[in-house]
Amino acid sequence: MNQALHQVLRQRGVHVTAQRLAMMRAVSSRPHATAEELTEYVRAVIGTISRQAVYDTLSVLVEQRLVRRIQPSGSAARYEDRVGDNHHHLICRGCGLVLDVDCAVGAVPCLTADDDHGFKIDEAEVIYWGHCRSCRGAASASRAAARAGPPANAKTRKTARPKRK
Amino acid sequence: MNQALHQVLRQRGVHVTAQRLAMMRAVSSRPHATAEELTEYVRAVIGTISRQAVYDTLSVLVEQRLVRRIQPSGSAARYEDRVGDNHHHLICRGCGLVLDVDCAVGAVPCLTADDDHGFKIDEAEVIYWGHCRSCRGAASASRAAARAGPPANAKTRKTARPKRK
DNA sequence: CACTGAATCTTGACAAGGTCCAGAACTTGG
DNA sequence: CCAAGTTCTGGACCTTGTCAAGATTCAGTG
Repeated sequence: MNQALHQVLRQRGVHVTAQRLAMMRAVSSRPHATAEELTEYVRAVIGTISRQAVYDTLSVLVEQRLVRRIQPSGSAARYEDRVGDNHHHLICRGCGLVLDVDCAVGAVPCLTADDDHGFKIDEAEVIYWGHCRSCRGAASASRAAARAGPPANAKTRKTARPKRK
Repeated sequence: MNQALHQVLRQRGVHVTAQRLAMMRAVSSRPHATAEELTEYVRAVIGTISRQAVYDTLSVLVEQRLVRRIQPSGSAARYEDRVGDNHHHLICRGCGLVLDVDCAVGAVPCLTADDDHGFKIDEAEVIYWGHCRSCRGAASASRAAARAGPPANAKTRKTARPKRK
C-alpha cells in the first residue's frame, strides 16, 4: 500500500520519507484536516515529526498537485487529497464542519469569470457558507432575538481556552 | 454625510462612535484593504484607534452586513463595503491584487449548491485565482523550468523580511 | 555494500494577524 | 444631567506560519 505512494513520489522526483508517506496517509484518511490535526495523526503513526516538516511536506504535496489546500475565512488552512475534479466546499459557520459538494455548474466550470481583467485564471475556489442542520437547531433560540442573523464568522476554537493566570 | 452613517448605525441599535464612523468611511474609500491598512487610514482621520477597536468595529460591521469580509489564502482578511450583490473576487497569486468581478452565473446565483446536505446556505464565496498580466510576464522566465506549473500558494510577503540577527 | 551530493528533517527563533481581559471612557434613554 | 450599558484602550498572549543552520537521510554509483 505504501508501495503505491512510494512510487507516486519517486516518479515526481521527490524523496520518499516516512514523514511524507505518513502525511499522505493522514491527508487521505482525514479529509479537511488542519495542519495541526495532521501533525497529531502523523505523530500517532510514526512517533514524531517537526512542525517545519509538516508544512514543508504539505507544500510539496500541494505543489505536486497530490493534495489540495483550502483556506476558509477565519480558520487555519485545510487539506484534502481529492484533487483534479474541481469540487467545492460547504462550511458550517456554527461548528466548522466542512463537506464536499460537486460543482453546481458542470464539468470543469467556474473557471471562467465574467470578465477576467487580463488574468490567467488557474483555479476557482468556491465556498458555500451556512449552517448545518444541527447548528441551525441549536442557534434558533438565540437567533430569534438577533436583529441581523447569524454571526459572520465561525468560532473555530474547539475548547475553551484555559484561564490564564 | 456622517449623518447618514450615523442613522444607519443607530437604526441597528449599535452605538455610534467616532471610531465606527471613521472605519466605515475607511472601508468604503479603500476597497479590499486589510485591517492594518484600515487602521492607518482611521488614525489619519481621527488621530488614534486601538487595534482592538479596529477588530471589534469590523466584526460589528460584518455582523450587521454593512461590510463584507473576504479572506484569501495566505493573506490577512480584507474588507469591502460592496455588500448584497453577490459579486466575486479575482486574486493574483503573484502580487496579491484583488479585483471585483461580477458573478458569472447570474443574478443572485451560486447560492445553490448541487446538494446542500441539509445546510441553510447564506453565502457563496467565489475566488478566482490566477496571475495578473504583469505578474504573468515577470514569472514566465522562471516558470519555464518548473515541473508542476505555477506555485500553488501565493507568496504574500511584500518585502523581503529583514535579515534576522 | 559503502560513498557522496542533494534533498529533507529537526530545532529554535521570529513575525503577522488575531483574541482575551480588566478597567477607563463614552453613548444613550429617561 | 445621570445611571446603566457599551465601547475603547493597552497590553499580554495565542495560533499559524516562515526562516535559518546544522544534522540526517535518500538514492544513484562504483
